[in-house]
Amino acid sequence: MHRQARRAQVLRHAKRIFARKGYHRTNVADIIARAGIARGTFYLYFENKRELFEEILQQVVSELTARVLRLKVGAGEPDAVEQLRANLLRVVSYLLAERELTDILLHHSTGFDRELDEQIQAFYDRIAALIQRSLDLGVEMKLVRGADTRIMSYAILGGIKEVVAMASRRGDASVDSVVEEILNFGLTGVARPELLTSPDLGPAHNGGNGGGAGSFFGPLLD
Amino acid sequence: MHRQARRAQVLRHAKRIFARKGYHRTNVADIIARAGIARGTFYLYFENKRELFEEILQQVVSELTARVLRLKVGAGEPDAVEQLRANLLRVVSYLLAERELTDILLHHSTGFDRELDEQIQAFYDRIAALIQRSLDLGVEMKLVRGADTRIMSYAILGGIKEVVAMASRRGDASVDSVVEEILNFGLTGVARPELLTSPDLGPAHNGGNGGGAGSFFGPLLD
Amino acid sequence: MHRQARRAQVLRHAKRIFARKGYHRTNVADIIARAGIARGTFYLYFENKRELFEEILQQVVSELTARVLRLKVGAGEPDAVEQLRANLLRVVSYLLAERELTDILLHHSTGFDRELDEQIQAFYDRIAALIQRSLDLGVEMKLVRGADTRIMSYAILGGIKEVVAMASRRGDASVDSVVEEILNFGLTGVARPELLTSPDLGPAHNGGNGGGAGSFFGPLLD
Amino acid sequence: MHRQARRAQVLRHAKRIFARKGYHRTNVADIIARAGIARGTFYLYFENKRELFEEILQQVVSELTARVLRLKVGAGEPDAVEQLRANLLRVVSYLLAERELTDILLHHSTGFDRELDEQIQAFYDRIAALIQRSLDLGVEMKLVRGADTRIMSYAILGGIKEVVAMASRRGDASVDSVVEEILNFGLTGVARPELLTSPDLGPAHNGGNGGGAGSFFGPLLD
DNA sequence: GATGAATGAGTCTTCATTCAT
DNA sequence: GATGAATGAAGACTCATTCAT
Repeated sequence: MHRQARRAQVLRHAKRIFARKGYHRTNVADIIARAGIARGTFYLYFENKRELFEEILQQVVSELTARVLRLKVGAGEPDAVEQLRANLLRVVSYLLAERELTDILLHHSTGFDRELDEQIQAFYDRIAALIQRSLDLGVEMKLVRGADTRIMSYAILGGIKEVVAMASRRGDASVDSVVEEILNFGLTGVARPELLTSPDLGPAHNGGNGGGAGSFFGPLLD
Repeated sequence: MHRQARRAQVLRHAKRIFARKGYHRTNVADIIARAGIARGTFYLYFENKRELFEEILQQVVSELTARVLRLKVGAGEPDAVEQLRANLLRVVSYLLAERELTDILLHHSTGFDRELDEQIQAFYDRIAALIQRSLDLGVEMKLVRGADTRIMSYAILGGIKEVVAMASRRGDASVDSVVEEILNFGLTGVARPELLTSPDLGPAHNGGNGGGAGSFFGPLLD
Repeated sequence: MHRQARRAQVLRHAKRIFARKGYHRTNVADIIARAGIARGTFYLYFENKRELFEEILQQVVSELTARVLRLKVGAGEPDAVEQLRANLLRVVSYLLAERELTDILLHHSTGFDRELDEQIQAFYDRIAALIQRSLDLGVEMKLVRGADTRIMSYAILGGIKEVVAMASRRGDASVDSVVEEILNFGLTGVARPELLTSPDLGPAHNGGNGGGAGSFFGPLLD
Repeated sequence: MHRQARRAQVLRHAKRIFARKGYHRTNVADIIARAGIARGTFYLYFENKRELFEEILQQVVSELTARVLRLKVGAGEPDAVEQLRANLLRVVSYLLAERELTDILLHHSTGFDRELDEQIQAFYDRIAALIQRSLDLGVEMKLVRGADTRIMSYAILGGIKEVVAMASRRGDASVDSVVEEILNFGLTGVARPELLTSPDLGPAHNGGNGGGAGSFFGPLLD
């Protein structure tokens, strides 16, 4: 078997096991048993267990990075929201399709190795930075309200991670609905939009029975 | 030294180490060295390493659970948003104050033990359920737009986790600003509120230059 | 509580546990828990676990030694068999009454400590020597056939041990029947006595149907 | 080295050490040091220390079981005593040749593990049952006196064990003499055969000078 | 290339014993 | 005398990695 084919074979089996049992509970013995190769053979193709894991992780990271495109502004470019939606769609559909990889990335991804941990963190930071850029752009375009876009971007990232993790865990939830909900939520939050700009509702009406829409959201919008 | 004092001492040191190195890279030797006790002493107070870790985790989980109160609706109750803010404030200030515990909960919290993993997941699910209840309540009160509140609740939870993790990592960011940003983001999303209800902007204007506010958010609000 | 009373209390509980679990599986923790004393108190009364065990063992050994009397020959002395029977009766009734001690002596009595093992062996050797003396006496008196009385004595000792062990294990079997069987067996073996001296049966008739009594036992009695 | 060879090598060394020091005082370190292998290698061939010991024990048990044949009755079959003698010869010569194994079986064989203890007891019970069958057969054939053959069989078993143990310990004593003595003793006991059937001696003469043959054995033969 | 036997550092855990209070 | 917290040596077992065949 040729080098790449062999590597692929081992990677394929390893993914499953890592996803199921996590990094530490997975032994080389598990992997070679599944892959049907000898102990020594494993080390012919991978420096060590950690490198194998890293490679799997790298794969997801690359895939995902490739699926997140910078928003383009300008005549002839699609609607910004469309671009966002397309990004999300690509990312979420990959994540939900490659359940095993997703699980590895979302759950078993910390505490092995300082270096590896940092790589994963760096990946997320990169994603957050992309999101932040989009937000900053939106602010410039007066589409996005002024706010701490760094915090916002992590909130968005975290929301995506958690929703995808949940969807992956439960197995239900279509990619489309997940994407739409994330998008809606990210853009508009939970409030009914009508309530957000009513001229007659504001901080002034704050007290009272606590049920007025204005007193609910008003103060948040400075 | 008396039982409770000794336990506390060991717990205190263990927290630090677990937070710094994670569960697997921390060994009993590390803990006893830090705590300045003998090997046997450790096992006098804790069944084993796992049990110690579990206890630390349980502590955070209890603390947090106690800090999240159900929203109360009715005359004489504070504004719902105020209640949300208070919850967030209690949670976030605890998390940012107890940095070590936070790190343990947010990062090193998976892949030890199926049982332990499940406990943590159950905790998050409980929190998500609380959030969802509040959202459902909001929907009923016509304050929250109709949507899949389960997904929403996980998005909110994820947002909080990620922002707190980031804030904890970076060390900057005041509790107040973190809370306000999360609250704003959760309630209103990223969009400028004015854009959300303009009567003359809607799905119809979807195509085109991709820059119009309506074409940006309109389609999301069906 | 006075020294001797305390010792006795601990010894009493320890016996039970040693009998049930053997020396190695019994911990000091078990003993003090049962005896209701503190860890340190244990070491106030016994040098260590081994010494405690040794003391228990010594107790049995002394009791048994006292119950085995030398056969006395001479006018006015009871029948030799009666003396044997009386010895056996005293020994066996003690062993079956003190089931726990018996179990310790018979089962858990080797492999701790070279020294302890040797003490036990020495005890058995002493018993065997006593038996051998009786046999030698019997030979002198022409009551016992000439043979290797050392081997004989160990055979008898072993027989007693095994039968008592079995009786102790099963719980049935009266002391009397055990004693009678041992005695009968020791003195006469298994053969029907008539067969042993019939003049017309002997080695000569050896071949044939393999069932003749002479051909069965004859050759043994040269 | 190939699997079977390595196992055999480890078993060989382990036997010696177990025999010398007993189960508990023998540790894995001893065994691997003797066998000249690394710690991990040990666990490549044996699940754990207990399993290794069990295997050694099993080996003796199997060997011995194979050496004890059921007595066959019928025309053309060898004399029953000859068959007994052959059984004993096979068993005793194995036990005295494999001194180490014998020591393990006879001395260090209790108190590890309830399960292991029970296996050993079961083995002895099996042997006792075999002996009892032979005795019952003898009774039927009117060669063996009526008696409690279960007790008898344990007495015989115990006799063999103790004599072999002694012979193994002392190192003197030929297999042949051991076998003959056991056989003689088992069949005829210690009494001079002439004394057993003299018509003029019986219970009636019980008292007296304690030296008369009849008063010695008579009462035993009811 | 492939194999799988061998390695040994690393960890956890137990438990008899000591000693300050 | 009594206590029980503290000790640490001892021992079992794991598993990633190496290397001779």
